[in-house]
Amino acid sequence: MPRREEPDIPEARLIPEATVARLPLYYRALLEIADQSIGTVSSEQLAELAGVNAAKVRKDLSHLGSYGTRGVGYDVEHLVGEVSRELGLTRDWPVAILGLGNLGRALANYRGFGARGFRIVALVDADPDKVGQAVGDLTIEPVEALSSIVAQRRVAIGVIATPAPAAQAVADRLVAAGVASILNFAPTVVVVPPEVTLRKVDLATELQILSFYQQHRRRVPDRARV
Amino acid sequence: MPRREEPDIPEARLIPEATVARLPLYYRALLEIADQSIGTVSSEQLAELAGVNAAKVRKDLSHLGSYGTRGVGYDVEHLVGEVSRELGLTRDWPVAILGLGNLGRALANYRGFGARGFRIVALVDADPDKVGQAVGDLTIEPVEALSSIVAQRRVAIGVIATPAPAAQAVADRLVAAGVASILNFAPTVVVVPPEVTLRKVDLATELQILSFYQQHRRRVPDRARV
DNA sequence: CAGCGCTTGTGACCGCGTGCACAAGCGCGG
DNA sequence: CCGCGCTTGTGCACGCGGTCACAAGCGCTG
Repeated sequence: MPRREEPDIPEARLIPEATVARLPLYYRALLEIADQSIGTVSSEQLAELAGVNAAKVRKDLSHLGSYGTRGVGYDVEHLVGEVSRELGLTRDWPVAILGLGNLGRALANYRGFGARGFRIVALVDADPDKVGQAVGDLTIEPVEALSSIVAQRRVAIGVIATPAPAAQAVADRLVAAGVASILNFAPTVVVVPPEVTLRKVDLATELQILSFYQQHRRRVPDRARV
Repeated sequence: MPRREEPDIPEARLIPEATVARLPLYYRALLEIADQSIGTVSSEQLAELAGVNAAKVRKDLSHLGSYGTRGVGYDVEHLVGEVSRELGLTRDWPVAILGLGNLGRALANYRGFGARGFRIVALVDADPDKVGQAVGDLTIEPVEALSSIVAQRRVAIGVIATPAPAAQAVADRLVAAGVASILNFAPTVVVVPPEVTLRKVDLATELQILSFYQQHRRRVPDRARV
């Protein structure tokens, strides 16, 4: 096990991981508010829309800087700008989808996917029968071409939608090609070097967690349902 | 993160939320080990396969009871039994999928979905044009029939795969029908009463988090977001 | 221009989760 | 039957994140 690297460059503003995970919620809430031509928003209102509490909103936003006005609230337009800048949504992120089974195809066709900043630029599969097929505007390409695809199209994010047994090999190829951000849908543990950011979305895991709580649900007799 | 219910009745064995979230990982690892006819497994080996550290494995498993043997390890077969019992995987959980766009159809066809214990028993959509269509072995039914479907087929888990604007209404219908476990794929905040367990899987959010770290070029601990 | 109401920003506290390190305990070999 | 090596189970300390509550500060009004 490699020893953890020391943070030699102390970051001026480092934003807590928990806060980063909530920024997208605020972003979405802010877009809705902006659509309604509302000038300012309070932490209370934003909390309501994002499904968190107001103190958290204030503390989270304070990490980005002091963009609020006491007694008034936050300027919606300005805050949208700050949050989207912080999240990197002012740039364009080329995305590659790896594995085009049911899930991969659904992702490729998912409109909300490429909504803001994310653009699918490549579809890759190891199956020779799938290579050459068209999915939406793109054509499925062979996994052997991954390296040059990543380099030429500046792929920043790889989305793994392969069967579990293929996931680690695909991740290794992505890392070797220089992709530093990976979203894994395959139901298996994928190991990447520490400089690569890996997030996972796991259906089976989510269902099993639900199953746990469902089973352990306390049997409160006839509690009124809301 | 779902808020914990007030402990008015002190639960004998209450398992930390973080542990519950890791049990599926152990379960999957244990199944792989069991396939290789290995009798016992150490916390170290299990940790390797589950992508966590050994101390955590031991502490997590200790919450289920003392099923290990010092100097030896854990009996694989026995542990599989205990974990699957704890996760409620010895039962059958009827699942309904709400909304059959790209994602809903992919979920309906996803093999790994119904792998263990989870059985899709209903597909529901609000669009009259989709009602009656066949997807796999099932036929899409109207959302108006949801209540009776849930009652008759004992639906325990609802999977929301509708567009964002429809999600809250569908969730309300599910709750009203008595479904206490909901998995939300729609990119929006859904509010449910506290006795209902809600988990969410959000593509856009995940991508935006990746985008943040990509832009800030800083290594982030490979933490499981489960 | 002073006072008042409203909302932000943050200091302080607290509880959960994590990791370390070690004692407890099991089995095996001599 | 005793000692040794291996692995579990856990006490402890620490840090992150969440919540509360309040001081600071802005704008409006009289």
